[in-house]
Amino acid sequence: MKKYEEIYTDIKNKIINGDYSATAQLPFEKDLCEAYTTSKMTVKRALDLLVDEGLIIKRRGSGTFVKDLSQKEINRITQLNQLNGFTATYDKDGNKVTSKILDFDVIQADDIVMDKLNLKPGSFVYTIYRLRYINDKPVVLEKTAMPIERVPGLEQTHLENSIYHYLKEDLDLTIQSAHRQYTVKKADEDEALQLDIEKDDPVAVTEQITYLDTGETIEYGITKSRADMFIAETIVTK
Amino acid sequence: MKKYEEIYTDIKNKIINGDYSATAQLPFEKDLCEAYTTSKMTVKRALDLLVDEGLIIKRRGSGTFVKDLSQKEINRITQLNQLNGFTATYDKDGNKVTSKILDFDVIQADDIVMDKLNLKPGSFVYTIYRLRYINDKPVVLEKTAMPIERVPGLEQTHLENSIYHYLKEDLDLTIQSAHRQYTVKKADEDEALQLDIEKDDPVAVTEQITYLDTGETIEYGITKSRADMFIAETIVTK
DNA sequence: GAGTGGTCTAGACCACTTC
DNA sequence: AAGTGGTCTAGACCACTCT
Repeated sequence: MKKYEEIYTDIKNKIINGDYSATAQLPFEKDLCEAYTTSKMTVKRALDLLVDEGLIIKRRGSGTFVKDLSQKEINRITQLNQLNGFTATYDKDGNKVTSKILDFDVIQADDIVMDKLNLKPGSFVYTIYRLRYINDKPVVLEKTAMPIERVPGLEQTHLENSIYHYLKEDLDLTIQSAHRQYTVKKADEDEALQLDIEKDDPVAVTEQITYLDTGETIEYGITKSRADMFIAETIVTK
Repeated sequence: MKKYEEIYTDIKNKIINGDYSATAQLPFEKDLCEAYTTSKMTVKRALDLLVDEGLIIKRRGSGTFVKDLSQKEINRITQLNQLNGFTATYDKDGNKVTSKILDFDVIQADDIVMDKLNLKPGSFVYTIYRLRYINDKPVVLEKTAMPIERVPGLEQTHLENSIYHYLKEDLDLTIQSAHRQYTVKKADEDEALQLDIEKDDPVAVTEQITYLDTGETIEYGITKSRADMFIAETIVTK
């Protein structure tokens, strides 16, 4: 493990365990350099990770402090795992994650998809329409478009499980980032039927563009989530 | 301006202007060091900002590339301004931002507020219940709790405008970060009445804990937004 | 004035990709 | 083998806070 990761992990654990408690002052960077026998830039980097993660704050001239976090908030932060597909997100706690494929086609990208995925006119995309279940309960209705030339050999069996798994393990593609927008709307008749809710019940709409570590777009997706199963979290730092 | 900020801004502008277009390769770090007559760490820092912002990706052994972003996506990203209060967020484009104060009290924090703000039992908090308008249209219903000892002298007049402005200009307090959760629900009767929608219409619920640059909590808020006026955005990087 | 974190350097060495 | 970005150093100097 890299040195700055070791320092980051060590201090993070001390915060979680309460060795550094809420509002406590951390040792000065100078002293951390000695303690970990390392240079200032490396300590700074480790601390900056903790700032981004929302656990500590730094004040020039004063020092570095643990934020005034409740135990619940600490737990929430340390369990935030980002940038996972649906399966990886919900598969953890022994949940049963399944899918029903409602549609699977190859079509020419329409204007919206072309724009979102930055494709050339006439480009073909897979369109995948799936209903995702957690423990046999329908939770998310998902419409996804993927450029066919970037996802060769995609088949029905991959859709029944995790597409992300196929991208990673079989095609050796790496997801680098996702740009997401959340909005809210009333369920239309189809959405209500699929998600087993009433028409006009609230649904959360997540629109997502996903990028590979090559910079290429790989996926444009719109998901409709049952209100009672939706939550999104974010930490915003100045 | 700091050197890494200059480099960051310069390259960002070149991406926005199309001098570096989608999927284009940026000059190597080595060359950027020469071009800006600076050291590697400084160039790296500037580029890492652009990675976090979602504009570029870097691959060791290969180089640095502009993401395959549509023009719309570039615009969206470059206009993302985070960590603002309601007023600053909507005041920009010449919108008229106003508030109706529905309730303003000082009470002992209940268990939830005590926990969220990490307060001691018996602590007193302001509770502020406001309806926020944009161009005279009710948009957000907001319930906020703030510890009284951290916000001395808060008065009704401050609530009618921007509390954040009072914190910053009068109390010289600086917001450092906010931890947010988004969920979705049906409007109850009161929410429907206030937001001028129907009962059971969808509303977006934003729960937020706000921290000062001292690490102290300053605000716990729950806002209910009209579905047609709600949008949240985030960029997730590996 | 003393001490904090922030910026920046010039260079060494490492991990990875590409040829 | 050559070239990329990643990590790390030892130290200089700066900006800010507190006394």
